[in-house]
Amino acid sequence: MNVSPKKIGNLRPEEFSINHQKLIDATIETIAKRGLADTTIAQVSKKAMVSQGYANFRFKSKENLLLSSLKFLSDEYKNSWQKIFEDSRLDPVGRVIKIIENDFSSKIANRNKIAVWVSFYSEVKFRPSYLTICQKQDEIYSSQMEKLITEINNITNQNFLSPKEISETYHSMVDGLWQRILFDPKNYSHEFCKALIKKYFKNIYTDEKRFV
Amino acid sequence: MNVSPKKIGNLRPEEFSINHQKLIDATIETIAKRGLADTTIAQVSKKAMVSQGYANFRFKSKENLLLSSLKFLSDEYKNSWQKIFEDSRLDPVGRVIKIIENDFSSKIANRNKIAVWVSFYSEVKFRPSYLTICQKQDEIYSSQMEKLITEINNITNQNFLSPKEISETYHSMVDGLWQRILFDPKNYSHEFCKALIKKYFKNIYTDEKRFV
DNA sequence: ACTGATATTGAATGATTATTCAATACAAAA
DNA sequence: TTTTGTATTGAATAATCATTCAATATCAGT
Repeated sequence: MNVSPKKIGNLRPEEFSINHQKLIDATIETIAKRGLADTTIAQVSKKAMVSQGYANFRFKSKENLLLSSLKFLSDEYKNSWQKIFEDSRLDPVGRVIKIIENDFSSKIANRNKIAVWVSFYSEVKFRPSYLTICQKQDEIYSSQMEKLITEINNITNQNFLSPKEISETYHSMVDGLWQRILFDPKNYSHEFCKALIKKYFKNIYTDEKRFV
Repeated sequence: MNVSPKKIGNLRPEEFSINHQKLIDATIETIAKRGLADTTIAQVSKKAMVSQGYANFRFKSKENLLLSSLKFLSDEYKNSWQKIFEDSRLDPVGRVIKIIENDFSSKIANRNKIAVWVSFYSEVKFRPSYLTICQKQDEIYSSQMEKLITEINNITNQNFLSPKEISETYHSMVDGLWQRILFDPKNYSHEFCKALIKKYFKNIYTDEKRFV
């Protein structure tokens, strides 16, 4: 057998995770390029430059590799909005603006990553796992957002729309716009999406000048 | 060979289309239940109660069967909103209300059909043919909607939000809410979704009492 | 009843792909 | 140097599926 393994040798946890992360990155890229259905271990491991057998050995199964990739994205997303909620220098309106900008930043709302999200949304098979991995964080995000809107409502005396209504509207718009970024990136630029959402807020909080 | 074919015999176009439609219905059900990736000709034809070979013979290929199913949904959707735009008894606001009710009717926004839409959305990037089927109708729907909003803006003197902004916000909310119906049907009932969107319009058109 | 045309079957084929595993390489310890 | 444990390979296996096609059924017209 013509075996020429990687020259990394006896790995410690840290180096070990290089291959781990390389495989996850390759998985995300492959899902984005070919779709969840046409993502094969062969393609992923080729892109990650490890052998096919290794990918399976590391992640135990293809399913587990896919779910690990979802988990990676979910954590990355959580970290990005958590930072904003924890940033004590921001006032409520400043926080909302940062949230909007984060949800349409090129790190978060790029087509590769959206493609992965939507792939998991759409595959019934993964729905239970999706809920396990993401539901908790989704709930925290929503409830933090609602609290934030409550503060702004109190400051501004806007009370026709409840915090829950505004928050639900926001989240559904984000989901809808992410989907549109996928198949019509020309018309749905990050700038367009951010402007649309800010206009929504500007209309609600007419006295607040920062929703440019 | 133990052959026991259907007793329908020498079919005329009308009867012929029974099997055709049975296969399409079975495809939609199967996609909703098992996902696009795990939808096999074997399962679909079993559910439609025809042989595996027949499904392929009728539709030439699996891909074509999938496309036909998408086309069916797309046409059904178009017919439902087209009727509303053509109904001369409705005034602009009445029309918008009907549009909202249609978008969250149990015929249109049921979980089977949403599952199919989302499945195709997620693959649109790799299969331009999916886009071809829906894009044209989406554009017509959007432009009709924009015209409608223009009329209402004129009647009401609401001019802070442009027709395009309102229309885009509406469509992205619908997409987002459909997605949520899939995952969390308990919290995202048709009534909840309709109420949320009507509240959005009520907030814009404060004098209009019909957005209950 | 026979013939031709169309409808329908179901088993066989071939391609794709996840998963397994015995073989090999490497690094550090002894 | 030898040993030992871990990392990694790549070929073999087995399962799943779309697609094909020869065989069979049914019916309309003669």
